[in-house]
Amino acid sequence: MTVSDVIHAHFATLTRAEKQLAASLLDNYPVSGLGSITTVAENAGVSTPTVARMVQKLGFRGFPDFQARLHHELEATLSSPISKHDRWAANAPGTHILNRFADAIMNNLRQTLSQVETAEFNGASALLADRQRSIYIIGGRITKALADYLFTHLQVIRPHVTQIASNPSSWPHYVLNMKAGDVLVIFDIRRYEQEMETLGRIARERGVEIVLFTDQWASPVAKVAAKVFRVHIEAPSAWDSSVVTLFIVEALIEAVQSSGWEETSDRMKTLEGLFEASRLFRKPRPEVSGKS
Amino acid sequence: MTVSDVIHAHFATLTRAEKQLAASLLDNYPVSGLGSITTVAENAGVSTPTVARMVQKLGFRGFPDFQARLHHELEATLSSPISKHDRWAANAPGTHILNRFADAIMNNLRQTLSQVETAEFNGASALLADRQRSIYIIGGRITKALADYLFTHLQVIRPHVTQIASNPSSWPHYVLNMKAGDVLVIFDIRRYEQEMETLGRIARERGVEIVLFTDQWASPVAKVAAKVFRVHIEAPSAWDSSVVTLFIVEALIEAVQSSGWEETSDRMKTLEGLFEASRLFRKPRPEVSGKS
DNA sequence: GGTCCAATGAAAAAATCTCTTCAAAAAAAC
DNA sequence: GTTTTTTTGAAGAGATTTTTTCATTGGACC
Repeated sequence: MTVSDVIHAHFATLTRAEKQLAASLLDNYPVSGLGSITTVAENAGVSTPTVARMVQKLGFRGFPDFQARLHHELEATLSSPISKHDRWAANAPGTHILNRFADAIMNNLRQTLSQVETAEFNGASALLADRQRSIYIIGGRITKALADYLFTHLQVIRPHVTQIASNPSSWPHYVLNMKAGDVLVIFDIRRYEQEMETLGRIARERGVEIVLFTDQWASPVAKVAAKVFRVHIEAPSAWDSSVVTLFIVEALIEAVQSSGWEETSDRMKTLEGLFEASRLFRKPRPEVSGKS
Repeated sequence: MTVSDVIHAHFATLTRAEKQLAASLLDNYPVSGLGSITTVAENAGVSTPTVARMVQKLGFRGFPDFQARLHHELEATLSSPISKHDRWAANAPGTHILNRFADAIMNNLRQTLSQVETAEFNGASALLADRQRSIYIIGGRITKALADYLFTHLQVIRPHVTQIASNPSSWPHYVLNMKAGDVLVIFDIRRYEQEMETLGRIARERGVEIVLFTDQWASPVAKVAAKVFRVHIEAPSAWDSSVVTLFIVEALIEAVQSSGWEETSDRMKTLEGLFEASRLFRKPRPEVSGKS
């Protein structure tokens, strides 16, 4: 049982300052636990007694004992012939799904980023940041969650953001409102949905700028899109991975956000206020009753 | 220049006892240098003054300085294979948001994986794979998209999967249907929503097993959860990152899927058929008309 | 063999670290 | 809102570690 295991096992029973310390120890484990008790305490932002107390609570005879255990672990880790650094989840076998997935994601991320044009990214970010343009967002069956995520954030950052319902029969109503210069963000990953292409074409005809998130094989919508992100989505799974797509989405959100921070900041404060107000409307303790 | 390099560089000028000490340090480097000066001296079979003298001879300000250098090296070694990727998007400047984000995500991934218990992961996967148990999934304002993603996939993989609407007033209806042994997946990332804790507690009281996705500071729901994933969510942004959470979700989906591949495969084929059939019901070319 | 000098470790001094006590602050319970 | 309990860090006592001092050893050179 490693020190890390011990910390995890006791985590629930730790107090606030101790949790803070535990987090600091696990963060950059095990190096963060190597200095003197004073250093460890300072790094974690707690007092030395907290450190002394916690290691005893964890079952060690004292800080020196705790540290000796760390040294032994480190020795074991470092001296193993093929040192375990190439493993992600150190405590899982190399073939565990977590490690295989991590490898795949790393590859996807590296390949995607080596191909993405900074200009493309900046251009897309500028389109989404432009308050003159209305934004429409749509995703497919699987990518709906990503569209939803982008929508939830953009909605806070700026006005005039609309999420398009997945049901194609409702689309004409949205297209009706789009004007030239508006932006349509489409998520279309393989098993390309044919209606997407139609939607993209028609929007383009009306002068709408299209930002497309797709996979490396590129959805047919790419033909009419102003900005295209070709994301690598392979995973050791029957399903494609959306992790890297979400990565790009988040980076884009940040780019849009920072381009108009003043305004966004105001909007977020107002939103806080609204949340607060809506809380006041509720009953003090909203019981979720389980009685049958 | 590493400590090891320094020792080698000075090796010729060392005295007998110092050579003995140097050999001891290089043997099983760098762990042998981690203990107190007393321990190091004992292991090498020399006196403590020899150690103190030599490290000064090597150019360090004293034994603590020497040891601090070792710690830094260790830190770099332990994290390097993964994070030393200095630039992700080769064609973007190192400070471009894409590169800064990539660094942050890699850190999150590394730290999260080093902390996630394989047993915890396998346990959660087993819970979700058990066809005897019904699955309920709920997310907060931001994490709704993740809950949605998990739901969309699990729904294909197995029966009895329900997504809980975000409106707390509808929750009692869901709880009413939960029976002991059922599984409730909760996404609760900071700005923990208080109602989540209530929901978790009540579900737990009814014997429901809770799987929680939260951040490194742990939502209060953790107290009643059977399995907890504490994901690192830091990003160079005003928002938290959900990328690593999605990563875990996808790995979990794959784990659940592969545990019952036979059945899932059948279900997916049936689903294909249903998609096909539903297409036939529609008009041949569903025009998305833009006429106003 | 004798002298000298660098090298070494015992021992003490100085510095630092670890742990305990205790009072204040925070949280929880009432 | 008050009381009780728990948590927390400042301060200091005690232990340990690091450094320095210094006497001894062992080898080099005459």
